[in-house]
Amino acid sequence: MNEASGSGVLRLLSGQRIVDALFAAHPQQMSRAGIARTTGLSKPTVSALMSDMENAGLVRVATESPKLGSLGRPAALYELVPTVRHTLVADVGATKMLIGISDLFGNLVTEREIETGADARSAFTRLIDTSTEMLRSFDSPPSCACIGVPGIYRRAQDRVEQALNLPGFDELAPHAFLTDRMEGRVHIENDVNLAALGELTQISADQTDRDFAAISVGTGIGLGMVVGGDLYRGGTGSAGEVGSLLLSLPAPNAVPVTLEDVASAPSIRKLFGQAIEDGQRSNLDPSADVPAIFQAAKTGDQAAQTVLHKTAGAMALAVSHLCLIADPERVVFGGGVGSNPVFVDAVRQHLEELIDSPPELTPSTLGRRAALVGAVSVSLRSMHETLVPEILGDQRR
Amino acid sequence: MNEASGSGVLRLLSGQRIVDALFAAHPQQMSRAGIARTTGLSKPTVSALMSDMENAGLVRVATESPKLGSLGRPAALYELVPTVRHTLVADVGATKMLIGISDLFGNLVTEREIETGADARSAFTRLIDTSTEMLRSFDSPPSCACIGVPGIYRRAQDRVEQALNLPGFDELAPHAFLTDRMEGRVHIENDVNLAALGELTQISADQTDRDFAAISVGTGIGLGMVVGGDLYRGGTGSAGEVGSLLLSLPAPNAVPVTLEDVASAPSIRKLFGQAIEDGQRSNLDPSADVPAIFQAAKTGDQAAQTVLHKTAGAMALAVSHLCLIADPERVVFGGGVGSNPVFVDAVRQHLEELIDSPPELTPSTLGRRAALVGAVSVSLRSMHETLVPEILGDQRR
DNA sequence: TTGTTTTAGTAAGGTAACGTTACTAACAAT
DNA sequence: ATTGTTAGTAACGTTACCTTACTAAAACAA
Repeated sequence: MNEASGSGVLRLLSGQRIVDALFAAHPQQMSRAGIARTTGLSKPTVSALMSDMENAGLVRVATESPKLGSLGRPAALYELVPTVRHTLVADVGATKMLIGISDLFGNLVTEREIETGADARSAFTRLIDTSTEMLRSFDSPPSCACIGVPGIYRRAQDRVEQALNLPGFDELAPHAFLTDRMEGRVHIENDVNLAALGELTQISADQTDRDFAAISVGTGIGLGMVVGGDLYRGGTGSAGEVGSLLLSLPAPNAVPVTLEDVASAPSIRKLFGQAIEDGQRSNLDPSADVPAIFQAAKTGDQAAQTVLHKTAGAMALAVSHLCLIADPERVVFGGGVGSNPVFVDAVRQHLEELIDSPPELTPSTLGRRAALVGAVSVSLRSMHETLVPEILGDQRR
Repeated sequence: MNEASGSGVLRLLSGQRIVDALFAAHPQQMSRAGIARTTGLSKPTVSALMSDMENAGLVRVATESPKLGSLGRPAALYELVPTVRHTLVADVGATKMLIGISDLFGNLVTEREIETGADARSAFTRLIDTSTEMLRSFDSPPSCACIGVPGIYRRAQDRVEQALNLPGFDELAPHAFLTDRMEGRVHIENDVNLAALGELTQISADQTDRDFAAISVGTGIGLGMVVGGDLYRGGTGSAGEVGSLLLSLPAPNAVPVTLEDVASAPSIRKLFGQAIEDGQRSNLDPSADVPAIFQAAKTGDQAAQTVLHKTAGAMALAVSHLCLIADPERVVFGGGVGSNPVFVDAVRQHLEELIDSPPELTPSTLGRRAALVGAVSVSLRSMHETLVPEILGDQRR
């Protein structure tokens, strides 16, 4: 009845150490003797476990000719088989949706972009349809899935809130919807949170920056935080709703001014139109788009400079709050507005006047794929947790 | 050469499970059969480990008469021995210093309050002197120590910064200083952080509120955050420096107004004096202290109400930022100003106008001892990590 | 060519720590 | 006194580890 502790635990621990070592060494291969050295396990133990893992298909002998030139018997070099597991990842945006399939190492072996559709339900239906088609060439179901959604995800209620750009989330329980229609564990996560995780893996593969924030500035403004290498979601899952940040205490009966009212893409264009109406000089059309406005600001356009000053100032104030409260080591700006270096430079300039020793501010390098990369990161972690028990546990039945 | 994995690990894991069960059951005692049931270990395993632990002095048979009235053979009830380990805790304040010694369960068996002294070095010297005296009645050195300091502690440099109320920290490496003069691991931590942890253990002994903030408002303003049950320190250790939070974007060449300029105890008194100078009605002396001002505000004093409105409004703005960024489930206010219910009520009122679904705001119940209680919590965790290996590891030599 | 050195891997044996089974111990209820 | 129930122990077998001692396969030197 028991068999809890003694029988398999130690074996799983040892197996995990071997797999960890192999992941750490990747893409280098390792001999069993080498694994024994780095893990501290004995050679016979390693050999026994490796043989089981090889039978289970998790590892294989590298076909490459064992590297010559070194002394002693040449080693049989082992490597993890990238295709033993795969995961489904997706980023559901307001108009487009990115879907990908990742292998054991997080490489996206397939990727597709489709229209989101009119509402949340149609988006998730299309997601299932397209992904099942994409998964047809694999002979096993995905180990897990991670889906980014454009709103706050409340785990407890399984609902997405404040997805202003994509209607229909009120009547959809995304986790239940997907779990009913596919195999494997399902993770739902806010897209900005995933983008933060994506940028983190981009910046430091070994994740040395462990306290880290990513601000996405586009139609709306969102903030994702990584704390100690893990996503931070807050008490109710709504951490990072930085778009609603008040720029100052509103006067009684006055309409409060939020960050989004000054620094989102639509607000920037509106401010630019107003600046020209107010008589400021400009060579641009009053309905110019944000990249054009920022470019003009760089080359001395008065109206554009006024707008950039206002926008970047407000964002710098918000970042100063973020720094004093959460003290991230680095802030990455993403989204249509945020990834613009002109914008980031302006924010940095303002921030330096507001606080001492500001963190590094950098524009995103991943662009639209940041959330997808973050989703891969979540999937990979989820996979790592179950991989060894699945491989070695089945061995014992 | 190896002996890493196989020999002791499983034994330690099992021992840890037993000890965890005993801690969870405390103050109830447990029979070996009961431990076997809750841990999933077999009865012989539990018996063997318990016998070792009893020899090591960690557990003992409760002297109480085994509870009668139940069926079957009466159990020998075991309990943890509270005195096997003890820890030193202290909260170094600007003028006073609290020192305590805690047992295995976090009960403070001794507690003393002494003067801090002129500077940091004298404070730490007194801390060592007094604590060694207090520890004389114990026959073993403390397992670890946790010391709260009134400033930002930078782990990497082993320095305390911004301890404005206690000079002399520039030339003191507190961790090295203490490690040189006492046995056991030493933890240095910001006092507001510890207060947050203290309030958390107060509110929920089982720590169900895992995302949690404590704001201390007194001479200065500080913020401590607990994320997922753990202290959050930020990238460089300076998270929570909320006193420097700007209330609005400063105009060019204007002096920026920070939260501390409006909501700290000295600022409140200054604002009150100014309000009277400006001709506002008041029954109070212009140099009244903060409790008097708040009390007067409650009973309709005009000048006092103006000040409270301004102070609480600024604090509410800061809390709104905190909520949008970090989304804590609860915020506890401590310190001379913060623990005043009049203040907390006023902040809550303002906050409800600023954001939807604000978190619970409550005044601190621990008062000045919050940081000490938090220090106990840190010590206990540190002790838990090493307890079982120490007890069972020695057995094998 | 032949031995020596070096490293990889395997076989055999011993040990730690677990669980299972089967027992005894001690009490309450009948 | 007998029966039932629960606590605890003894004996045994199993798992999975490490250690030691071996063989395998190559480079290198004589």
